[in-house]
Amino acid sequence: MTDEQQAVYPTGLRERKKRRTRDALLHAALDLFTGQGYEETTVDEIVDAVEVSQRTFFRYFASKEEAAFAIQEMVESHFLSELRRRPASEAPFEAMRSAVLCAWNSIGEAIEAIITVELHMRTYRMIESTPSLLAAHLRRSVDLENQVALLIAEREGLDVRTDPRPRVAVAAFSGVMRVTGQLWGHGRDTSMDSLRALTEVYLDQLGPALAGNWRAGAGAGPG
Amino acid sequence: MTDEQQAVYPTGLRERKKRRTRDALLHAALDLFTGQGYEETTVDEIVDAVEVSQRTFFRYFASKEEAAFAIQEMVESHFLSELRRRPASEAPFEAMRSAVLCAWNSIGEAIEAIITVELHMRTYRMIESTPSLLAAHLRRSVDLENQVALLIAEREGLDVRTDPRPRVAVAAFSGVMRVTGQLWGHGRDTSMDSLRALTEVYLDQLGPALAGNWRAGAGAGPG
DNA sequence: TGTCAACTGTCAGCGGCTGACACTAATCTC
DNA sequence: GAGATTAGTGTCAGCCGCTGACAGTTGACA
Repeated sequence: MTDEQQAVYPTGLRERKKRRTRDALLHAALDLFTGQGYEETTVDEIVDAVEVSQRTFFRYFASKEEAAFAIQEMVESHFLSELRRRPASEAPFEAMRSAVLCAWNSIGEAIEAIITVELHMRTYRMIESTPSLLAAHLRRSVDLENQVALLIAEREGLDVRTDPRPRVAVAAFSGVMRVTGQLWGHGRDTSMDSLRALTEVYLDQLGPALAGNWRAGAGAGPG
Repeated sequence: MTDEQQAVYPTGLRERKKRRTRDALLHAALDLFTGQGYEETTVDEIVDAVEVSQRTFFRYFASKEEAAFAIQEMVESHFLSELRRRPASEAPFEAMRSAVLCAWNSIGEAIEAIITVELHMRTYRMIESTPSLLAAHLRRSVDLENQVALLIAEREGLDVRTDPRPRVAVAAFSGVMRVTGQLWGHGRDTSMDSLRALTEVYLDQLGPALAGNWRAGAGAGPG
């Protein structure tokens, strides 16, 4: 815990300066991205706003894209640690479901330490609606899925390389999560609560959706 | 049918020349991509091989990336038309499953008209193993999924905007397909047959994977 | 206080991609 | 069949993301 604290509140002057520069760059970047569009924002504009050189930007962020995903990065690692914390009694799918909802409950203040939650929400929607960023987002999700599949396999005492179920379950879960995010991004209600509600509804639809006959009645499954 | 024929075998001299240039560019591009890597191949190298200007390349392909996906594009539209052809008696998931397998059976000759099936297989593996292309591939998949969800909803007489099941089913299906492709790409057996076999096994695991208790027996489901 | 290392700025350059414009050659018109 | 039309191409100049090299500056630490 002490290590994490130091990472968030560095001690030395140099470290604090570095952190300030990074935060300022990130804030300026996300502000410009969400304000005038990602593609329409040049790195030069970002560094002009912070009054550093372009070279400095690329020392903090490997790419313009990386800046766009800085917060998302935090959220994901948050989800992973929540998942690790789930009791072994929960079934795989149930554990993943609980972990996302818990992570969304607790990530708020961590975000607030850097930017605002509101800016993060706008950033998320921007990612979903910018083709090149959506692509990057999906690729990142694949990496995350691999980690989750490993975790699930471990929980269940299985080998991901031989048993298809961990990967398959994670793929299905994350597919539904993506659809949810997409719909939320297109919708009018931009609140965190609406995202959470949508998630619950859609995850609950997965079982019924895979069952054979849909005509028996919407949302009620085949029974 | 006549229109399609004309599209594949153009009549005029100008059209034939255009087609030759495009095919040559595509072949050179995929050859270089698979041979020395996508990122390591510059557009200049491609156009040098075909002896046209860089500007010409960008008139045929909106981007270097688009060239990498030219064949994939064909395969996808093939899948869509197979899906449209499935009888209404099939359940949604069953229809999608049949459509992929059918599409893979019949796409071979269409590919052979432009490049070789072997080059296409190598291209697919290159896409899977090149981060930026994997990202693009996933984004393209989302577009395809949206079309498929619309088709499925139409088959079942539902509205995608109100009923979550079409999107959820498609998301789960396509998630499993992606995992399959990923594993196939990492494996040793590069044949079409191995891809097909893997697909069948994994799709059949989806039901069991979502069921609660996995410890009852691997690969056999909860029953 | 001086040395070291970290951080930054400057500069030059590559590669993907685009707009503008002129040139060539296939097609159409009479 | 000659000329007008138009599609396709090459050339050139330039933007933007990104990188390597090198020098200057400024905290850290003895």
